[in-house]
Amino acid sequence: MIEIASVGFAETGFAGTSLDELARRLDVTKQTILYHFGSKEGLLTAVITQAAADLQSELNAAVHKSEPGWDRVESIVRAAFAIALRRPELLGLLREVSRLGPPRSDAVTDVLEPLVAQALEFLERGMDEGLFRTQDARLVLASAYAATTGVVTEPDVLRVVGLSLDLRVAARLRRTVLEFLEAALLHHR
Amino acid sequence: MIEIASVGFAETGFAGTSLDELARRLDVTKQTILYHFGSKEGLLTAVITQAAADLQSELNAAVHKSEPGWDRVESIVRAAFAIALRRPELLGLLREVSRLGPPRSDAVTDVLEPLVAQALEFLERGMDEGLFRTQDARLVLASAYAATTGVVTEPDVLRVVGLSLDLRVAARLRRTVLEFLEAALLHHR
DNA sequence: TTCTTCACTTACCATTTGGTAAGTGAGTTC
DNA sequence: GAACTCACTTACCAAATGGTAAGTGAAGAA
Repeated sequence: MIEIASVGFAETGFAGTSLDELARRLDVTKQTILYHFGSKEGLLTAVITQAAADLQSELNAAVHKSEPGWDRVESIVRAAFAIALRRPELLGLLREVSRLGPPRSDAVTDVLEPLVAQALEFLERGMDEGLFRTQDARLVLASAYAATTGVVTEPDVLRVVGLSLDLRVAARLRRTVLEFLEAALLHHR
Repeated sequence: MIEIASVGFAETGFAGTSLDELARRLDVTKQTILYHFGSKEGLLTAVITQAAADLQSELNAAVHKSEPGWDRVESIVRAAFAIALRRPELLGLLREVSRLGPPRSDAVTDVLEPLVAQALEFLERGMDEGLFRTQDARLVLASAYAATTGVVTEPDVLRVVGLSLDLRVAARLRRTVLEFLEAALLHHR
């Protein structure tokens, strides 16, 4: 139920997805949905909470099965691409939630915040140790995040350059993004 | 009129913006809107057409006042950030249109396509001449596009890393993105 | 057996939605 | 000055929307 709603909200947006339509797709009455979630807003909350939890577990897994350092960056980017292929609606929803803004996006930002903090620490330590070029870590992170999620959530972008997201393209794209990141972090020449 | 509608569609999405609300904001009756555009769909078409034209003129200006080569890349990225600051709704709309997909997004992709073709040519020439690292130009372009627009259209991304898009942040962000691009294109070390 | 809870449905309902029909008044053309 | 166009309004309307109220049948507890 939440899953179908997630797909709906991700694809057509919160406002663009009616309870009637959702009910039809679930083959239950609209009132069944309202029984479980109280209101459309309640359904949205449930959907966001679930998405945040899923995102957290996926990303945490990526963090924990990797070693601190560059390996972890690779692991997280790999996880992002894996999600894009396996559960594209999760990233679509992320984008929709981002547009809805706080307080609706709070559950998601709460999940992302510790990861961001960790990433900033990693970047700053790398810079201190002379491994990475010294620059504002927050700006680097924002760019990296945008590059990864953008390429993965906007099929239109890929279509314009004549690609579509399948397994092979994803693998090559992941490599490109990682090389991008590496090049940007390391010292020039 | 189109401008207000653009802002509405960009901020709350096409489905999330009612004609009644728009009419209220414009201080006319809803039927005035329908008189001019025939239907809500007609209004959307007009909005997208206008946005595509604006985008085209902004980007064309960036292309023409720059010299071929790296200077042109800088000029286009600069233009993207200028748009983000001066007319954020244009980029928000771009994202919404991208979600609506074809045929609604056709007007926009038509504008982007020649620019993409030009960019691909530039990248491939650079690779042939040994200036840039050899890689799939389409993948590079997709990543570059995603990094630029993502950082600029998703205020949430910035908020999570503790920033918000103002003039100073934009300038620094632009520098970071450009350094990103440069580093990714040039040979390692 | 009776009582209660649970998951769900049927029957409504007020409001909002995009849209049509029929004007109205200010210019403009002939 | 009559006919017409233009930009816009008033008066509606059917469908869709999110939501409430009042059941109903099945399963478990007393």
